[in-house]
Formats: sequence, structure tokens, C-alpha cells
Amino acid sequence: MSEQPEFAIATPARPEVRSGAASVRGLQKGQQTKQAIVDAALGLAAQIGLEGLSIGAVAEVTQMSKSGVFAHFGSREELQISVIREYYARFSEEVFTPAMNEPRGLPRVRALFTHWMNLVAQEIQSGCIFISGAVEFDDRPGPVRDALASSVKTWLAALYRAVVLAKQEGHLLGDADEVQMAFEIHGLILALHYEARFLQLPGAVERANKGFENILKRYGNLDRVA
Amino acid sequence: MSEQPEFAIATPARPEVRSGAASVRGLQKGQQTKQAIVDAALGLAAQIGLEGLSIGAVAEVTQMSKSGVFAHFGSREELQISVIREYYARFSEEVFTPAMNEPRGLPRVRALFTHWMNLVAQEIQSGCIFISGAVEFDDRPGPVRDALASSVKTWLAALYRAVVLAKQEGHLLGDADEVQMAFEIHGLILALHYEARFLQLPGAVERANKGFENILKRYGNLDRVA
DNA sequence: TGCAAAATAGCACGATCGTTCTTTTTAGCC
DNA sequence: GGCTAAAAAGAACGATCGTGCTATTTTGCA
Repeated sequence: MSEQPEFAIATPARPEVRSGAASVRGLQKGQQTKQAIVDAALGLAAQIGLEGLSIGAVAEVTQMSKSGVFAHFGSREELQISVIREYYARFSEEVFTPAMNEPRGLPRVRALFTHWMNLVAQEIQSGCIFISGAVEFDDRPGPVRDALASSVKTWLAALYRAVVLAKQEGHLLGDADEVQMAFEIHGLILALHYEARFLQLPGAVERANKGFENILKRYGNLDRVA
Repeated sequence: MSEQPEFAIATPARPEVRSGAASVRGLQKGQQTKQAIVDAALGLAAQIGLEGLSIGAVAEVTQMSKSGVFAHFGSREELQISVIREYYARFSEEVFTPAMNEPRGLPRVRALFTHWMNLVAQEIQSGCIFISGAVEFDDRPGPVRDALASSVKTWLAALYRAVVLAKQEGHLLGDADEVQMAFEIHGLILALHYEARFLQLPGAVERANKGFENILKRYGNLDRVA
């Protein structure tokens, strides 16, 4: 009846562990399927939300039994938290990591925004957990909310730090408020998600981009940056 | 089965209709309790979301039976739609209507933003249906999503129109893009809601206000407006 | 190859959900 | 005050949910 699902490697190149001495560096069978479950659950949660994520639906997608899925996490909350962690890892890899290759200052800030915006632009189809989860758990205390808020805060702190560095590099005007600038950038992303995904208005990506250029015009030290 | 369209009264001082000739101008008993149910359901939906709104919970709050509540709407979807209409009516009354007393141009745009922001600032405690509903129904087609999107689009169109009038009055620079400006204002509101309600960060209201002033600095025709 | 342990499936539970049907209560008019 | 229709309650349904318990299958190592 049951064949092992696997595949769906997220981004990590999982080393093929074969024969004899297993579990050397690669994942054992259990960890493999757990990763496959989290992958499937992430795809599901992106569409229907973390709160709508049900173990039964995950079981159906992964072609497993409900109890088979459940056993890996022990509770639905733990599954949700695993999904959040996975999303955070992918977010970091697609947005944060590549931007860190850019030099300090406005180039790095611009790279952070661009990658972030591109990710959200993709997510117009699939949905963004950081955004949908925020309204699902803004009145629901508990470990899931904590995990979500912690992930988002870490990311926003990284964005803020890049802005601070930009000011230190002299790329921003002397009166530039770093917190304020990060806030306005955040707003552009949220408006993009809202107007493109929910209202399905065309041109939102361009407006987000233009909004970012407007922010740069206001805060940027044009003498120092081309 | 079918009831005539009704209410649209926002926060009404419900006239006590007593004795003899009832239903002169006030609501009959059925309409009264229906309004009470919608009021309670709106309060509930603001906290836990439109999707989490259950008939059982509404029945408990209103001290009625499930079937008693249900009979007024015929389906959960109809209850949700009634809640959306009620929220839209209150939103209009608190944000749109008072701003229309301001003269055309930037004063009116500023009034729209200010009232909007004040409402969302209140809703940091209770939650905003236009924002939470957007992520709950962005992937869930149907009449509820339609009602929600229609309400939001009507409001955003009103905001856009006020910006257009401001440009016509000469209050905005010649190259000011009205759609872009409305987009950026929308982003400020969304960021306020996100950072204040979910992340519980202090100072978000001030940042939204400052962001609006920054937008005015960029688009406003300072020669024409104080 | 065999065996212990891990992984997965099967099944059942209590709870909650929206909804339907039937009965009882209440309101409004003669 | 009594009658009719509206309003509300009561009870039950099928479905789905998370979760616990037990049995079965599969894995990894001797």
C-alpha cells in the first residue's frame, strides 16, 4: 500500500546515504519523511493558512495516514511551528543570504528589498505565511504565535541593521530615521501583497518598486550614491 | 424565508418601540434581534476573524440557541456577509463621512488618512476585518470574498478620488501619480496594523503619521498648500 | 538472516461544526 | 383575550477535527 514519498527536496542537496552504514551524515528514513511532510505542509499552509492547516489534509497530500503524520510531531502546534521554521529558513536563503553578498550600504538595502519583493511577488499565487500568519495569530497567544513573531522580528531586525549600516556608510541623509525607513519599506511589501493577491489589482509590483525609489529619494544621500 | 433589505444603520440609537402600534419607524422584534446578532458577530469576527466566526459562538454571546441565530441568516456565509456589510457601514460613517465635510484637496485627503488611521489604531485591540479578511479569503473564492473585496475596493476608490481632486485643486505636484500615492498610504495603514497589533511594537502610530507627512512632502505642491 | 526498534497504519474517542427538522414560545393584530 | 404567524428553541444528522491506543509493517544493525 505505502511507498515512501520523499522527493521534494527544498533547497538542501540531501546527500544520498546508501547501504551499510546509514545515518552517517544524511537523514534517516524518519527524518526524510518528516522533511517531506513539512514541505507538503508548508505548501498547504501557504495556500490555506497556518490555522487551516489540518493533519488530515497533510496526510492526504503526502499519501500517509493521519496517525503516521501525527507521530512525527506529537501535536498540530508542533507541525505548525515546524512549518514556520522551514519557511523562515527558505526566506533567509532567498532574501537575506544573497543580499549579504552586496556591499554594505544602499546596495545591500536595495538587494534586501528587491529579493523580498520578488519573493512576495511569487507568493501572490501561493501566499505568504509571515503575512497571513500575522493576522491569524494576532489575537491567539501561544507557542505558534511566538515562533512566528520571533521569525518576523529577526528578519525585520536584519533589515533595520542594513539600513543602519547604510547610514553609517554615509549613504543616507543625516536626519534619516532608520526605524522609520524600515517601517515604510515594510508597508510597501504589505500593500503589494494585499492589492495583488487579495484585490488582484494589476501593476502592484511596479508600484512597490516605485515606492522604494521614492523612499530612496527622500532618505538617500545622493552625493554619495549614484 | 426572505426578508426585505434592511438596516445599514451604523451605530443607531435604536428607538424603543413599545406597545400598541409597533413597527412604525423602528425595527420589529425580528429585525432588532438580527441587528443585535450582527453586532455581536462583528465584535467576534474582529477578534477571531471572519473564518473563525462560528454560529455556536455567536449564539453563546447573544444568549440564544444555535438554531435561533441560524434562522436569521440561513447560512453561515450569509452571516459573514452581513457582518461585512455592517463593518463597511461603520467604516464609512467613521472615516469617509466626516472627511467629506473637509474642503476638496489635501485637507480632505489628510482627513481621510487621519480618520482611517485612528480607526485602525483603535482596532489594534479589536482587529480589522478588512485586513484580516483579506488574507483569510485571498485564496477562497465565493460570495464572502466578493462582498469583502467589493467593500474594500469601494473604499479605496473613494480614497483615490480624493487624491485626484487634490491634484485637480493644484494641491499636488504635476507629476504626482494618484494611484501610486493611494498605494503608499495603504501601505502605511497595513504596516501600522501589522507592527502594532501582531508584533506589538510601540510607536507604530507615530511612524504611520510621519510616513504620511513624508508622502505629502514628496507629492504636495507646497506653493499652494500651507 | 533474524531481531529489536523505529516508523507507519488502523481504529475509535469526544468535541465542534453547519445544517435540517420539529416543537414550543412569543409577538402583533382582530 | 384569543388567534395566527413569526421567532426561537431543541434535538439530531453527518462530517471533520486533534489525539490516544494498539497493531502492523519496515528499517537498520548483529
